[in-house]
Amino acid sequence: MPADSGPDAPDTTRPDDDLRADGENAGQEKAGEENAGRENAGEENLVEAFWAVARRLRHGTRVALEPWSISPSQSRALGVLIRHGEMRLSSLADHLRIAPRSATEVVDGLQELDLVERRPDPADRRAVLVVPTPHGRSTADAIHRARAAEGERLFATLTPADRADLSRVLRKLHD
Amino acid sequence: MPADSGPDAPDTTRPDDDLRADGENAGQEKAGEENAGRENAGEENLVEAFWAVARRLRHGTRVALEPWSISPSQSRALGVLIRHGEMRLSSLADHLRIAPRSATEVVDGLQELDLVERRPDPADRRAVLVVPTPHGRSTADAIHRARAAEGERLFATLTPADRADLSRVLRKLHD
DNA sequence: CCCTCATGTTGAGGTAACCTCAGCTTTCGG
DNA sequence: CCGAAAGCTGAGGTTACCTCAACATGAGGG
Repeated sequence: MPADSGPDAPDTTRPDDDLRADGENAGQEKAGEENAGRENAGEENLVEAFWAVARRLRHGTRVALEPWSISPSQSRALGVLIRHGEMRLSSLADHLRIAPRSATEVVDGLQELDLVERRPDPADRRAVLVVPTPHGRSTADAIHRARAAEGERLFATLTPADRADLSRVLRKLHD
Repeated sequence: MPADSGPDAPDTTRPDDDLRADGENAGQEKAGEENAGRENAGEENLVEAFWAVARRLRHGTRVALEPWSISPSQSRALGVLIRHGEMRLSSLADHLRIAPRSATEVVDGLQELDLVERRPDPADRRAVLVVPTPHGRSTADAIHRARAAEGERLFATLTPADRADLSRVLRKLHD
């Protein structure tokens, strides 16, 4: 199962993506199926155009991240840990929205890959802090770069004016 | 497990979504974590802004689709079947990129929900054609409308000029 | 006509990524 | 001092796939 980590990592579960229906996934079904038999219709078309671009970007990113062989949940966890520097296991579970029991095993896996280590929490000796290792950081960084490069490949096809427009509009939508 | 079907259905696997790392998923981790500790950096930021919008849209859509209780794989299958009208089981498996064995059971589930039916294939009596039922079609249509409405809610915050810009740029990216 | 392959089903067993529950030891804090 | 927290272990569960094998029926080509 190809892996990913760090912020904005794509879903790497299924070939051209994950568990969902058309559109928002990364081209789950065969290419060219989107909007088959459906006419453009104002707002709806804007939504579908957006997801079509999302699929392209996700697919490219997924391919680009295949060399890193950590599981999706491990890479999500690593991404959270990279951003926070260190984190208690219970907090990690909260951030990942999984049960603490599950987080124990995700961290076990990351530890086996030498991507994180468990350290005692000086503030509470019952607790452990999960900390990315240097290897974990460099792995996450490499993955992040690969994804950024992939995005650049797509957006580089735009003129500077178009990029500025897109950036402006995306910021409005995001805020 | 909330469900979805039809084109552009979002991933509905996990709360704020599916199996992957940050960014391209629908806000897996807690809100506000994106770009934590990361400065804006040209192209990279465009990619991240794009995924941030994608997460918002996905989250909203996922919530909107919760009333339909079919599984993600069922809704993906239904989406493919709606677009194609009818399809052999082996073709459906190809489109969904799952094994025929697995497609058998996805269709079993759809059949139990009265969303599709199996018909003999007149061209090959070994084969069966999977066909959406009227209920399946109306369900898929309702799901599609709900998602379109959700997209409209997000994009309606833009001025007409911004929408035109976004639409133009997205079309360039998509082609 | 015969043989090879295709079709979809059933059954069995497997993996991954989660889940809940219970029990345990150690630690914390009121 | 005591109830709760922290994380671990173990057990058992679900979902969404997977492979493999076997089977009956049907198709098609030599």
